[in-house]
Amino acid sequence: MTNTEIISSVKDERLIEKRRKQMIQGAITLFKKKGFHKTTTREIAKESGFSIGTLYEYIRTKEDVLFLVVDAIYGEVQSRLTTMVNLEEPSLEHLMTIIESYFRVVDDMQEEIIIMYQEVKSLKKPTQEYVLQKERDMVDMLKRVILTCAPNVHKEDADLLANNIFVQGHMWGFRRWALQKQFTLEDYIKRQLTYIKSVITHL
Amino acid sequence: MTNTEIISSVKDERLIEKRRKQMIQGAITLFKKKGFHKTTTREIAKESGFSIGTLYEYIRTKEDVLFLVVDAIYGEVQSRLTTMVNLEEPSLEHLMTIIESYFRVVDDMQEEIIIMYQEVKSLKKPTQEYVLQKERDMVDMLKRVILTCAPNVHKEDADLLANNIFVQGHMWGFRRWALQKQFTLEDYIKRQLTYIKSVITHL
Amino acid sequence: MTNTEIISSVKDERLIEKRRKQMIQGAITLFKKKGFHKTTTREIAKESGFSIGTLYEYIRTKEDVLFLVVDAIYGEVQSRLTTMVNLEEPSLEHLMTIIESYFRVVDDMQEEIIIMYQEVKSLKKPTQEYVLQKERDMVDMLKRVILTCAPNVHKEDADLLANNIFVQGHMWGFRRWALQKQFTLEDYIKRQLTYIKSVITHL
Amino acid sequence: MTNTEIISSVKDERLIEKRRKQMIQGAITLFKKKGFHKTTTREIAKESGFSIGTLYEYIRTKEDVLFLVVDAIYGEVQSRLTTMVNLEEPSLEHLMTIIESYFRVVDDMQEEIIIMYQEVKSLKKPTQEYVLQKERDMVDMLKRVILTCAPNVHKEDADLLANNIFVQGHMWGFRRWALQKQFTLEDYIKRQLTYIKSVITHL
DNA sequence: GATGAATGAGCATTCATTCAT
DNA sequence: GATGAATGAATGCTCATTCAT
Repeated sequence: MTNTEIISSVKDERLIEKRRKQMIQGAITLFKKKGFHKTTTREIAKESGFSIGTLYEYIRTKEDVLFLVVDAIYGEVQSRLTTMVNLEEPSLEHLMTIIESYFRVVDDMQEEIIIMYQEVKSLKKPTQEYVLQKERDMVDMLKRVILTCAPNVHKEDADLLANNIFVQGHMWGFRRWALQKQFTLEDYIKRQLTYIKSVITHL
Repeated sequence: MTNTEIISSVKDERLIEKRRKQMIQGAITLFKKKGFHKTTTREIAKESGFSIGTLYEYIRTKEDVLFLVVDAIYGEVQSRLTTMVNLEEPSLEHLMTIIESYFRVVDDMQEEIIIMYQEVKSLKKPTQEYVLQKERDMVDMLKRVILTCAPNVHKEDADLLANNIFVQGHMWGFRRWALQKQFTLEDYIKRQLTYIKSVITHL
Repeated sequence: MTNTEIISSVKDERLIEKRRKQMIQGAITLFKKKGFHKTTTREIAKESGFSIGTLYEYIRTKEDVLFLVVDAIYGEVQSRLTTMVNLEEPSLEHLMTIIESYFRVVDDMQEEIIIMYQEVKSLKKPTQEYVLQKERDMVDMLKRVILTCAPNVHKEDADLLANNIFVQGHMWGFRRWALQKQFTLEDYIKRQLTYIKSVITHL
Repeated sequence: MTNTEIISSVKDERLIEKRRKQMIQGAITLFKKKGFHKTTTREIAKESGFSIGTLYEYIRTKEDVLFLVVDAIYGEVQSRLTTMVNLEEPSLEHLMTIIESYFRVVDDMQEEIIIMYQEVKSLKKPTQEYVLQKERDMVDMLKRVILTCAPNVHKEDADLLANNIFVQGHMWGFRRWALQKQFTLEDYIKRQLTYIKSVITHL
């Protein structure tokens, strides 16, 4: 399953990409405000700048839009994450830098990530599977970085810590009403990094 | 806002409570399977064991059901959490015991908690506020326990750690497809407790 | 497959029957004018005297309406046909009387029969099968009457003649623009009976 | 109304004819399978081997396609019928031969004829009129052959018999699920001819 | 002449909510 | 208090037709 498995009746690949970008943009805007279910296809079309008929030239069902959105969001997170993970010299400091970058990325994409938490289960099983695989990939990436930078950490711990870090990133977003009143992003990052470093050091 | 603010046209308080219990039970069953939006009021009525007309004698709108459910779930978590937090002798060990109990509670209520993550934003603002307050209370409770059992911890750290623990509990549920394949609940708890203890000890 | 296999969400059997009668009546009126495809469900609801929502309390899909209509029409033809076929004294004359009655029945239901010719293939295969079976039953009935009243006729001829008669009845309706300008019903019947008698006599 | 009254924005007559042939061919294929209403213009274009835009260069509305198809079908039947009706020596035998040929033609065009039965009423009134006229012409042709070959037959009987024969031909197609299981074409023709001859002889 | 992307009116169907019994 | 039939606004989706390239 990939982006291109969503069937479009339009042939011009370039145009498909362009229109879908508009669509994803428009849909994200709306999903942030009202969620997937309360957003109508007409609203998506309008927000995307074209008619309902045109919308359906590029997708088959409303769920396709959700998939496109979810795919785009994780694609973005993943690509940003990937670029920062080319380890020059593995070291605890380097690990900390990467985690920090990760926290900054998810801060930047807070609302998109909240969409993921709320809407993924609205996708059909196979599509959900595809999305979860993407998550797994990201956590795996973190895990590998941990193992490389802190070779003393056991595999299982690396795994669980990667999950913890992954979720602590999201948490900054989905608990922002609690956290962002008390902490600045800098502060949040500093403290979480301290805890993580402490854990890893004393394992 | 409280449970009793949902207006019912029925007078008999005892009956209201009975019917609502049925309703909440039925709704939770359905929400677990299909989510709030894909569950119809008819289905809720049927699952609850009465007619659609009767359902509407005890609520005003479909959203009321969601509120009742959400309220019941957090009420349950909170009450279970509260009973275990009567500190006899504050100590790090005692803290660990409490956190462990918390993890067991949320393990027990995994699916209910997933409902919370997915559906809370479907509530209207004031209702959301009410729910978030309940969350705040719970995190506060954890925070106070931390401060009592580990007096050396700074307030801010206690706060953030309480949030971390709170979410790590939920995470066991909402990332179960990733975690529960690799870890048993025992294992999960043991490791997370180790990390937490390590952090607190070295702060 | 029978009338009762169309699922209704209403429980009161008496009411179902009443509403469906209204519905069939309304639908037939519209199908005569515009055919099945050009008739909207809203029009059917309106013509039947209730709202679109109510319509859907008594059927599942638009095709159900068509089935109900088709079933009702053939049910009517068949029942009228059946009542006239209790052979007292088998004789050629008696056969002629029965055929005459048949011609009068289909004259009376011309437009309904035209609906059958045009819309049956819009039904799904199993439903079509059910309808064709009803046709087979009717032709069989005619065949048996022929064999009883004209024992010298071979089975195969009885079969084909029954089909001929069956279709000649319909033809009076679906070719009315050609036939009914030139012949009165009396005349039409008289001539066709003459031909049939002639054929049977000389077989 | 004739074929050429369907307005095309293309000038080249040769091209128009070529494209329309493709179109009719494609449309018939589809109408056989799904009927007129369930066939989309896009499908017709595709099946015809050109784009939807091109389709609309050669017709004005979807109904035009139906007209073209209906016109082509009756044109074909009529032309085939006409070629076989140049009476050398009028005789009852000759009449039988012609009727036999007619039965063979309609056997060959069964499915096309079924389209006629089902879709003609979807045409607008004037177009229907045009089609019915073609039918009238064909029946008239049969009538004239009858009168020529069997001069003793009264006009009215010739008329009705022509109608009977005309419909008995179609019936072989539209009741094929009943007839073609029991009779071969040869058998069907033989028996029907026997009946007809019998009727004509004893009138 | 050919193409196919764009359009939006139109349709079947659903479902929260009401209210007479 | 309980029931369930009735309602109709709302929604996802289709498809004939147009028109710029």
